[in-house]
Amino acid sequence: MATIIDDTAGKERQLNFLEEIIENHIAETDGRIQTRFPPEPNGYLHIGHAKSICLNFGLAEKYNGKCNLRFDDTNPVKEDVEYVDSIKEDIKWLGFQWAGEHYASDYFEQLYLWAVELIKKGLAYVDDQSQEEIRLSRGTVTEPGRESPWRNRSVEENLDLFERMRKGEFADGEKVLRAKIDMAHPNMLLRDPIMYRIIHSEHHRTGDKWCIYPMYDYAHGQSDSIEKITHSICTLEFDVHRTLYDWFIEQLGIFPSHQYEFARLNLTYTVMSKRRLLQLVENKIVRGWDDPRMPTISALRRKGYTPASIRAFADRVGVAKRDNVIDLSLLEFCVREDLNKIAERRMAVLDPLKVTITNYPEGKTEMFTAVNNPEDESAGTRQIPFSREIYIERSDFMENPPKKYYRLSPGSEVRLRYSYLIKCEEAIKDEQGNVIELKCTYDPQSGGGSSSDGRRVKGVIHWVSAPHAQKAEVRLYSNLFAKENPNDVEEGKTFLDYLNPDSMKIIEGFIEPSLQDVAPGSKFQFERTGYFCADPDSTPGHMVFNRTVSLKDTWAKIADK
RNA sequence: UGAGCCAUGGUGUAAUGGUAACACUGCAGAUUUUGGUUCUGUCAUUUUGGGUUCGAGUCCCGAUGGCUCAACCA
Repeated sequence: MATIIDDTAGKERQLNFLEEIIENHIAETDGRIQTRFPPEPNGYLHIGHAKSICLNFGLAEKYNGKCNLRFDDTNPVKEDVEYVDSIKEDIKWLGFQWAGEHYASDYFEQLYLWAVELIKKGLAYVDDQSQEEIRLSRGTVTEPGRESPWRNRSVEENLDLFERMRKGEFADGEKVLRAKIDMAHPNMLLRDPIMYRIIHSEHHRTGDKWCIYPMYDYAHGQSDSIEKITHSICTLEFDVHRTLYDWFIEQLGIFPSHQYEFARLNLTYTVMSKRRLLQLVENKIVRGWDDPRMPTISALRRKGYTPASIRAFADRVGVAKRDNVIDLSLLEFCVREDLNKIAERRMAVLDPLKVTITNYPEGKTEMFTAVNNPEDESAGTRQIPFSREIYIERSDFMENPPKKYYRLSPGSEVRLRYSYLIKCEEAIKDEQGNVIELKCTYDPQSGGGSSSDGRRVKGVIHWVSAPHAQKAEVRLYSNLFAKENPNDVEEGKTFLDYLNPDSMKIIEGFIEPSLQDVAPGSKFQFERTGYFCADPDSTPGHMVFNRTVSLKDTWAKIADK
């Protein structure tokens, strides 16, 4: 029977396949567990990386092991410290701390020495063929490749040439170092894979010390081995690399790290490939890597997602080996679940309609007490001002309401949240027939609590006092793509053809006074509307809020029918 | 079409030869000064054909379907 364990939610759960592998490993060895998260510093981390981070750090944590952060920086032309910094920031924000901070570039000398060793064993050779020639002679998935004319150079010559490659005697592309394996191998990766190529380019950490750089396949496994990684966890597409990974380690006789693969995360209405995300940024389709419509960690942070919500999401999607596309609604569920518990409630009117309460004294202001968070008594209460003129949501009034509409309509009565019962007496229209203002009366006996005669109304709406309201910019986001799977591109189209033209709507709304000048990153529930997060674009006196996610809206569904 | 990986409700994940379950979504209802939250109920699942077995989602064989691999990217 499988072991039952506790997950972060404290609920019982069966082991996933990686946990089973690890528990078997623990049973058969000294039980030391060491994982690593190995990003290439060539872009920003996204929600898919978050899954990998939660797995690697989470597994280490659970089994009293350690998890390293290792930058796979073997290609100087693509990498930059800017990315190193953002990656570190994102991991810390998610709440994880790495045991060691390493760089593949730290191992360049050792990797070089090992390459010399392989040359001496007759397992590597310098190839003078051009990139084109090498490509052509590799064969195809159904035909074997051809051996290079340089494949059988002497060990001495290979040693000499490789040393001169390092010294910079050759131009980019002139020579490569290849492993001598099998040009007819059914796995293309083993047809004499390239170990080193010449790149005369400044590296963000080693500067111009090196002009030969190891390829991923030659660097990754050995880096794992150097760090004594016990479980090298990566995504499915590296499955075919595992044989090579093992080959180098075995030929070198070094610490045997092992690679295990899981299915990467895909989300509906989302693209996740670095190439496509870069295109969105470069074509200015979004405002940057942290545009809240992006799936990057920095974008989710800016949009108002919490680390806890992302970790809960990673927990819930599970881990397995089959391709998957997760419903975006699960991510949204996770953030609502967390924010519902922690976000204080406020009132904000996003699409204002003015209401004048005709029997309320002009110039009078009174304060009502509002609960900050009904889910958390310790959040306390606050005072909100009420006056003769208020704003309500345009969608909270209908002249000819359908059945089951229990908001405001001519003659109907609703409660203003935390305040009075009001009754709609008249709708004022402009020349085009648009309702521009409502004249209402209030029941003076109904303030805050229930009405004097005990009557109850079904409708409760939010509002802000007009003279006290502050204007704020509110950015309403929806899916960046209109197609459920924008990665599934039809003939003659590109993924950009599936963009949702209304993915961002910027509006001016009115916020209650307590929302003025809150710190960027502050999270609130605007009652009956959604969760919102103050954006760093806010300036004194001019708040900007991002909608993290809307509240579930059962009425919208009914009204749609 | 060579090699490898994978196949369970709409979407994910579990069931480790013995009653196919959990979450999200959908739907219905109760509670509610948020049409939120919470609670209750409910629809819906083993790709296919053989075989082994008292018994198969699970093991074996064959189909079918999906994904990955022919960068001097990672």
